[in-house]
Parts: sequence; structure tokens; C-alpha cells
Amino acid sequence: MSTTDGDSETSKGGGKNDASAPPPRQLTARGRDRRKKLLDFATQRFSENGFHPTSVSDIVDGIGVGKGVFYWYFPSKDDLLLEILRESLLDLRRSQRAQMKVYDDPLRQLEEGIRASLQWSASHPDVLRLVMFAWTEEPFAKSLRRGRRIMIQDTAKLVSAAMEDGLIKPGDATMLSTAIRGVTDELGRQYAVGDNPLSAEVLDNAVRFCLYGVTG
Amino acid sequence: MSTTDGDSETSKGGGKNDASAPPPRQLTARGRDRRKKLLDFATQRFSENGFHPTSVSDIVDGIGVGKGVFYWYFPSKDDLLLEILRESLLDLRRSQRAQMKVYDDPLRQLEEGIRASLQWSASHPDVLRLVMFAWTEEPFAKSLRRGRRIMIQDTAKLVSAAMEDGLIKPGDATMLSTAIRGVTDELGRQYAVGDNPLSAEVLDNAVRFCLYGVTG
DNA sequence: GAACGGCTTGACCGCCCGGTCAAGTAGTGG
DNA sequence: CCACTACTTGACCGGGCGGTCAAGCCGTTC
Repeated sequence: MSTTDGDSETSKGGGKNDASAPPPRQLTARGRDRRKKLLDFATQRFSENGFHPTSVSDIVDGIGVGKGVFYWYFPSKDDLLLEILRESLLDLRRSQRAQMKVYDDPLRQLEEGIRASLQWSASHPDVLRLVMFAWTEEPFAKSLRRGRRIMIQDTAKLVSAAMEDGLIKPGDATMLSTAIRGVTDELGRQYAVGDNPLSAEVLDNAVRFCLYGVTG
Repeated sequence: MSTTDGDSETSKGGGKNDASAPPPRQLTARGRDRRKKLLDFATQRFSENGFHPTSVSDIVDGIGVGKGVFYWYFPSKDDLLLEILRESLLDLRRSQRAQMKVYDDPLRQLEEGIRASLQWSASHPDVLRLVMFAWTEEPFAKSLRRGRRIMIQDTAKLVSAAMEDGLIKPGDATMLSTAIRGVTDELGRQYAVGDNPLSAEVLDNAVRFCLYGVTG
């Protein structure tokens, strides 16, 4: 496994932990459900209509609730998007972990991580489209940069392990991981914009490409 | 040359030509200047602040003119963006044509076209960032799809010519052109988001990659 | 059944946005 | 100097947006 278990994102950061953060709400089962509905519906609408053109009223009307509901679960519209981004990252990493944990060989884990990444992208085109938007506005881009750093670190740990095991010739693990991220990222974008489904063939080629690039 | 001269974009389309279009204004030299200033300033602000967060007032205040000026030159804020997209495409294609016209060999022209494309991208990161946004909202995306089609056709003409000359083995010219477009597009995006300048080395590799992919 | 806290409602608010327009000013051709 | 048109101004407008809040509902707990 690449990180400590659970959903921790950073074991240690710079100085303080999260700066602000009003006490996170205590939700009942019903509450968590509503929240999820909001998240999902918003993701869909944002991705098909654009973030700014979609108003908070559109969202609450869409699922047939009052406006106050929105602001019970999220402090602001921007925060909702940030939350979508955050949870998507969590979910993607969770998929990777689940798919990797079957193996011990770090190179094999690397492969499964790449596969999981591509598969996740293929099944979440709406999120990917939203991410494309998010790169174009600073507060969101900031969150994405952080996510990218985290994922590259995840990968780098694997690459380093493989180097220590002599499976990959020694080198700059971070650089290699960045390259892999570049490939999966771009492939992922294809699913966001294009209309081709994920064929096993494409998947295999992408994996081979990355692995070949890493092992030399 | 790949197309008839000048800035024509389509020699013939479907049924009618442009549907609407209020009589395009007759501008004096001073007018063309102002228009250009608006276009340039807006491009910059849109790309660094985001399209929606940048208001028309921001733009006119930024260059120190009244709001009416904006609406003298552009029918709406959306149209301004569409115009930026349109003119960028025109400019890119102009660069390509200029750089290609020195050669007769279609394969060499293809190479120069790719080079020109990459160079143009490297020197217009702000436009590329705007384009990233534009893909996320339908009316703008529509314009981008049209632009892509045009550029792929440009390339396909060259590829076909090269096939006829026996420089490339016969095949689906459009598909190959689409692949090339994929490469230049993604490379371009690096300049929009990343911070690395365009090295001659990267340029050469990209060109070699495309050409190699095409000639087999 | 009272009391409590999670949850919901929707009228309401202030702001600012895109867009308009009546009134000019500046350049230019006769 | 006039007339004409290209251009400029900025107060103004209607509307929709993100966000608030007093009030009420509902399920649990004791």
C-alpha cells in the first residue's frame, strides 16, 4: 500500500494544518444521503452546463428542495465544487488502493494503479470535464495542483520501492511519476471530451507505454 | 499552400452561409486599434482571472474607456470570446501557411506546419488557457470543434498529397491528421499550464514523433 | 409530551452583472 | 464652416445571482 490506510491525505504538512474550517456538521443517515444527492446532481449539471451558468437555484430546484438545504450542507457554491474535487480525488485513490492491494510486487502495483486510474477516468467523464474547468480558475486550480502533488507522491513511492528492489534502474522517481501522471491525465481527458469507450486494448497500450518508459 | 489564400475559412458549407450577423462595422484605423486593444486585454484578463469572474466593466476600466466602447465593437461578452477564439485560429493558420510556403515537398510542409503550431502555442499560453475554459461550455466548445475540423482538414490535405507522391504509404489521411492534432494539442496544453519554455529539443522530438507515426 | 437538534422552507436582500442609450466629441471630406 | 459619421461617455436599468434567516417540521430521547 502506498499510504497509511484510510483517507488521510497528508501525514504532515508545512506549519499549521487546515487554516480555517467551521466545525464540520454532524450528519444523520438521511443527511448524508441528501448531501450525496446534491454532490452528484451538481456534478452532472456543472459538467453539462458549466459551473457559472448553473445557479444554486438550478441545483436545488433540480432535486426539488428549498435553497436553505444547499447552505445547510455547503458553505458556498465554490466550496461545493472544491468538495466535488476533493471527494473525487479520494475516490480515485481509494479505487487504486483497492486494486493494488492484491499484489506485493511494486511494479505490479504500479501497473494496477495506472489501470485503476484509467478505469476511474473512463467511468467519471463528468468529473473530468469539471476538472478541465477547474484548471481555469485559480482557487480551484490550487486544489488541483495539490491533488496532483499527492498522486505523484503516491506513484513515486511505488517507483522508489521498485528501484530498491532492482526492478527499475535507479533514477529520479518523482520525474518518472510525473511522466506517468501526464499520460494517464491526458488519456483521461479523452474520455471527458471524446466519445470512445475504454477498450481493453487502449488500456493495455497505455499501461505498456508507461511501464516501458519507466523500466527502460 | 493548403487552402486558397487569404483568410477564407470555408469555401463552401452546408445550405446558407452565416445565418445571422448584423452588418459588420466599418472601422477606421483608430477603431481597429481600439478593437485590438480590447481583444488583447480581455484575452489576458480572461486567462488569468477566468471568463465569468471578469466583468465587462473590469475590461473597460482596465483600458480606461467607457462601457459603451465595448458594445460599439462587440455585440456581447460571449461574442468577444468567440471572436478571440476565431481570430486565434486565423492567426495560427496564418503562421502555418507562412512557415510552410517556403517548401514544396508535402512532407516537409507537414513538418513545418507542426512546428509552426507548437511555436504558436508556446507563444500564446494565455489563449490556450482560455481555450481550455472554452471546451467546458457548449457555445464555445461548438466553435472549437469547428476549428479543430478545419485544422484537421488542412493537415489531411498535406497527408493526402504526401500519399499521392508515395512519401507516405496509403491509408486514412483524416485519421492520421487527427492523431497529429492530438499530439500538438496536448503539447500545446503543456505551455498553457506548465512553466517550461519551448526547447528546440522538445520541438524536434514532437515533430519526429508525428512524422514517424505517419510514415511508419 | 416536552424538549432538543437535525433538517427544511422560501421570501427576502443587496449586489453587481450584462447590456442600453441619449447625449456628446473628434476627425474628415466637401 | 458645415455636415456627417465614427466613436465615446457614463448614468441607468432589469434581472438574476449567491447568500441569509426566522420560522417550522420531524424523529429521538427521556
